Amino acid sequence: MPEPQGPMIVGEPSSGARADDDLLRGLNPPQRDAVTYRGQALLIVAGAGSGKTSVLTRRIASLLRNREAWPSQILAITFTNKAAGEMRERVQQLVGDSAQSMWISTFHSACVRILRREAQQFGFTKSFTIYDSGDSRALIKRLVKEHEADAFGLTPASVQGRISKLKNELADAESFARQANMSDPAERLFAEIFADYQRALQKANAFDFDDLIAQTVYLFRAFPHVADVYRRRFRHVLVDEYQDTNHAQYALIHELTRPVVGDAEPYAAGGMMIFEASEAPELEGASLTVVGDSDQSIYAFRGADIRNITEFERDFPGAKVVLLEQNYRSTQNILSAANAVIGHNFDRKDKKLWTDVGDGDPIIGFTGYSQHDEAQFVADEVEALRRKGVDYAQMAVFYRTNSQSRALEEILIRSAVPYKIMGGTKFYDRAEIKDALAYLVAVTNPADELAVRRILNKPRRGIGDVTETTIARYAADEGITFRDALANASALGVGPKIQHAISHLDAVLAEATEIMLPSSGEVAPPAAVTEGLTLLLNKSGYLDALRISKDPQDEARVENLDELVAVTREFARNNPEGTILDFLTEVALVSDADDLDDASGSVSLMTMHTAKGLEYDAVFVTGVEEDLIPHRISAGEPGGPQEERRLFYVALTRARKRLYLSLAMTRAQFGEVSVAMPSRFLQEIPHELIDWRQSPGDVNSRGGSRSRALNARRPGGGFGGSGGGGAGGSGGGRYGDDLVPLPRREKPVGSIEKFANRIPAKVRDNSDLELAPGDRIRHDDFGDGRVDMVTGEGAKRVAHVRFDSAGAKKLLIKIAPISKL
DNA sequence: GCCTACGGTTTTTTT
DNA sequence: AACCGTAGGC
Repeated sequence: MPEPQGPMIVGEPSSGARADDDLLRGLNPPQRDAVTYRGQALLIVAGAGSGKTSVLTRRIASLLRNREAWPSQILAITFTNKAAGEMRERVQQLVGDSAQSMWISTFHSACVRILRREAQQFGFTKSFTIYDSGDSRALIKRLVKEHEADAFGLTPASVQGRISKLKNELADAESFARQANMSDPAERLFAEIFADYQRALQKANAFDFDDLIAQTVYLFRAFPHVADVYRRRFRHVLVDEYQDTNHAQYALIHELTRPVVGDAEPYAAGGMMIFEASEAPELEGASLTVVGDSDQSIYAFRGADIRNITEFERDFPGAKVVLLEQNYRSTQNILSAANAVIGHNFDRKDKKLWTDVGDGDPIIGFTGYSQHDEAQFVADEVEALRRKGVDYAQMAVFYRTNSQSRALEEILIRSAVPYKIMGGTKFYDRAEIKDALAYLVAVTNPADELAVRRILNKPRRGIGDVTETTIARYAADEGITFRDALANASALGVGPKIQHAISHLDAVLAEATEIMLPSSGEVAPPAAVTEGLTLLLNKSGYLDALRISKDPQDEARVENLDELVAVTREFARNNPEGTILDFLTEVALVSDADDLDDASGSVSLMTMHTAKGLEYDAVFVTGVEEDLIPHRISAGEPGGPQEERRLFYVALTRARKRLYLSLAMTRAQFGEVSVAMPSRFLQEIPHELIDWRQSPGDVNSRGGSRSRALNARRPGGGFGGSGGGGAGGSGGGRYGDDLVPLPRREKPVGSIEKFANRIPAKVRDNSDLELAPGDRIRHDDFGDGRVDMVTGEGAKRVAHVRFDSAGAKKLLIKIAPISKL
């Protein structure tokens, strides 16, 4: 990491309270301020790459070293588990093992921890399930159907989105119903579904992602004595990526940093708590440190409120603000491009990143004819960098939408480039994994009807819709849970075969329960999760069904389940005290993107959103096209284009040394090929910063129908590795009307640079340049040469030039970087 | 109840 | 191109 790193102090701060001098070493003045300031509220405005993690970890270390805080009094919140893990590790390097007792976690994990402890205060049990968005969608889908709401234009997706938004604003079904226009049937229906959804969650003893935050806030507000426990405990609250907090998260922070007013009698049953204004607080609020950068706010779509950071000073009067503008990550070229792009957002505090490491390499641009062509460019450059000694792990490829990864993967596989997709289709999203987890949930949280229904007929047991409904009705009539109804199969009035199937499932679940949650009350051994899961998968017949199946994919499913079993073993090893609940919590909240370490040796592929907070020596930003970045859907939304620009800015600023921007002229979407336009953001970058290997102009000027020439040379399955080859080698001349041909991309043998063709996109305009055969010209890259002839008309005039050293080339006069001598 | 075929729909980003 | 839901045959 290029961040300033003082000498590491490893191990215990053995010699008692120590000055924090060593923590400040290598920091610039504002960074020092940020570490040493002591007060109620501190806002660190940290531009990309300005060393904020260093500052945050040293600030924590300094609090501990100076004995201003115990580890247990510190709560540090990040957005991803990965960021949390990284922070913990770095704090540990500074202060040693005492880092273990700090809460360094995401909003969601911290809330789960609190909720598991306090759930019984308000009608949940500690075994509650966490519904991911797929689970909640399944539930909402059922409700939408029940209410026949699709007739009013309510789709599961729109309902889910709205509910999520409302929860992020701390609105519940009741408060929504109060202010909604109930004369509109669609609104009324939505309000009913919202209320039903919430009831269903409560009944299932489950929280969705948004509830984890919102319900914690409710808990604190409804039970001040509970909140006080945490207020007393956490004396220093630090929040990273503050610009991406939503209202609920903001409220949570507020609740946590409130002064402790007094020893209100606990469990004041129904009584009002009255706090007299004159009464001095028993304990002042915890100190709050937030770190953020409004230019990197990219989560407005899920409720992040940029005002949380822009109005921090108003929210916390007397707050100190520290500005970090010096960048320790990227070269000046990269920063200049990023500054130029973000500068197009009006309505922002001007802030310019700078560095003293020098300009560095130019940004490389490339326009492919198709997404595969573009991908091939990426693969070739990756290999070229590798040969120059750059590790695969130090390269990353970004894209706007997950669907773009397909073409990249195809080509990378073909080119034998090792890669890893970060946070793509998640392991835990696979159907068989979700089934297995549903089995576990059915055991730990029998109230979770959704989970029990999910496994009811997996594997096939002959239990269909009709039987499922019968069970549900029986449960409702008897006033028991769906799960308990399974124990009375004989009372359901179904056929003997089905009866037997249900009883068998019930028995298997009961047996697993005995293993993982022994009725004797003793604590289950660490291996219980593994043992229980294995039992469930085997005795339920789930694995057998997959093994017998003829579907070739089912083999892979068995392997995935084996891996899940391995995960439980690993979990038991790492968490000797870990229970089945801890395991389920972890898999619900930990995403694949979090395990960064085993990306070693591979190129990382990820969306631009996932890229936030990461950095790489070389970064490829792909699909820099209109309708992709900025994405078409965001164009119409207020603030959409600006958020997209910030997203692009985030992508650019991930690069340390080399930045590649690429796009494709055509892109297959919906199975159809459509023509793509260069992104407007491309033109916001000063053109002298980009060195185009192949510019949009090059590709455009060939006239529509020839663009498959390149692909035609690349047969689908079978070019051997024999590389190089083919037509590409010797430049100019042989390509009919084609302009400077693309170099062969499969296995570049020689220097790619010799094919370089710098034509800035849409910036240069040589329309007025008159050239005639015999004229001497100078080209930015190819040097001097003589014009052989000029063909074409108007904007499409092409000069055929014989360069003194670079050979024959065809150049589109309008945009070629040439001048007459 | 299960399987297959067909047609409509789809792709924004994530804890 | 891939996924989902429905319809119709078994």
